[in-house]
Amino acid sequence: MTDSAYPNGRNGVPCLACPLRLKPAFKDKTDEEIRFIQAIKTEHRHLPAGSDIIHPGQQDAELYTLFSGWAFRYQLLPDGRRQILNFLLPGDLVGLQASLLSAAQHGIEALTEVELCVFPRKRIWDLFVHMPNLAYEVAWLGSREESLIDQNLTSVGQRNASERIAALVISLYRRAEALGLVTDGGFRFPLSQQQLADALGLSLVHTSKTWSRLRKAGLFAIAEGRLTLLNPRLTSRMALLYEREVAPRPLI
Amino acid sequence: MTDSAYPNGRNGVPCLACPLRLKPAFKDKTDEEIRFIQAIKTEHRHLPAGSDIIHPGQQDAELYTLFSGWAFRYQLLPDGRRQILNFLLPGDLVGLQASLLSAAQHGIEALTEVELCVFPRKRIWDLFVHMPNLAYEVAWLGSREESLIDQNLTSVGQRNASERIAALVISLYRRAEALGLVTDGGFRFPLSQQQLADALGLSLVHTSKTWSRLRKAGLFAIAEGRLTLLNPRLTSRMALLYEREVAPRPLI
DNA sequence: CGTTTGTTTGAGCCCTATCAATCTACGTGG
DNA sequence: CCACGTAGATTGATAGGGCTCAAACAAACG
Repeated sequence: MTDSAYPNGRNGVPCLACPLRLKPAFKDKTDEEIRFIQAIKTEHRHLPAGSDIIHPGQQDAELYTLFSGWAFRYQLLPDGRRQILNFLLPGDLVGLQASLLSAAQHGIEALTEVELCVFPRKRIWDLFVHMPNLAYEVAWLGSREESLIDQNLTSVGQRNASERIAALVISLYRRAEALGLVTDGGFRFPLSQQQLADALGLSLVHTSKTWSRLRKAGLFAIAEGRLTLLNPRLTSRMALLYEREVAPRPLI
Repeated sequence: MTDSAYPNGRNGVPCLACPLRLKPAFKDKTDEEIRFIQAIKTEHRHLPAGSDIIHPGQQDAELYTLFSGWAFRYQLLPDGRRQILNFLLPGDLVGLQASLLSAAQHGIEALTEVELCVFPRKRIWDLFVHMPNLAYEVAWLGSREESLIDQNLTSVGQRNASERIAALVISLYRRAEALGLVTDGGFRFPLSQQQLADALGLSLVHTSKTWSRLRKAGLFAIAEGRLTLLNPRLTSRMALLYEREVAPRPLI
């Protein structure tokens, strides 16, 4: 909980120098806000791929910011079926719902190696008391996550297999793009087909077949763990997307 | 925006005497909090069933509290398919996501005749500045809604038709129960089968067949627009629910 | 009463699930 | 260096849950 500025170390990058905030997707912060964030940040945590960040039913989970890497939220049924609810990319809040509701209705797992900025649950309250603008952004981020889940629910409920895959690819592409993670029309794509299937609400086999059909149709390509969007127009059309402008995104 | 206490009239019930707050599901408020809410409430609005409360793409929507009646949030695909994202019951916030994100990614429609308490969008900010406890509850309610959508997404992605219906019935039953709307094991159930189908991600025909099969199996009964849960145990088992305690619910 | 809106039921087909086997990549140990 | 084991991806065959088409039925309404 030290406030000192340090190049790195236990607490990683100082918030004042946080590279995430420089990305186009992120809203400017005042020095006061950044210092407050720095003050309540207790740790900069590294976890390997596959780690449980929050396990289902966990009480009083901490709040995190995803500094680097990918994660996903999921829910399990008693018989083992799993639904992946949404994917978390750098800059996303991790565990807000679990923090506010005090008992997590879901789990969160690291999809790749991740770095997390750790904020104790109790401090969220301080933030609401002392930093209303930051509190407002927390609420904003919560609503934005809900909006993403809305879209996934619409996908799973109304779109067929091809349309679901196209919609997911477009959605992830746009998010990666907003974070400056897209180079040469492609970005790191660390999902296994089982994870894809669980996110799409499809079986593994059908996911594999549809996935490869869309690749052969030239919509996108996979190589070396990267996805390259070869035909954005066609992919977007197949996804049956409404082209609605998304609000500009402030982020902690 | 008057602060006066009145028995009813243009602004309906004064917040100090709001009957909703007396229900077991609602958290106590201080007089100061209630007066603040009263002060920013601009209208008590009545709308008939089927009204658009927020239309898809709407800018700068107002924020509402659902005082009475049911509503639902939905998303449309360009070809007309509709996904109902969640149902809104008395006491729920209406349009938080639309207010925070400034452009609604969804629509909200009155399912029955409704009464809404109207709060102007700009005042939400005042609430964050002056009433951190209320702001925290707004965020809490946002997370609670997200949790409901998570469960719907899991349902639509992983459960078959019977399981989905059972899960929806149980979920609505519990929410109605927490609001004291259940009498004689039943509650008002104003959904058409088309709305059910759009919420479940099933076709109208298949919804009708499965719905009547579960009724004939004795899980629940429909009469005079009311649903009576005849066999909660069996319904709950069919829904493949995890029995996890839900957090106590504060509400504005 | 005719009309409209919503519900029910039957028939046939297709999309997706399931089962099963093969293939590939990759890491480990002999 | 190569045999082997494991995890993930791919492909074929078959079955079933859910969709679509279509028509009958019921209830609400002017």
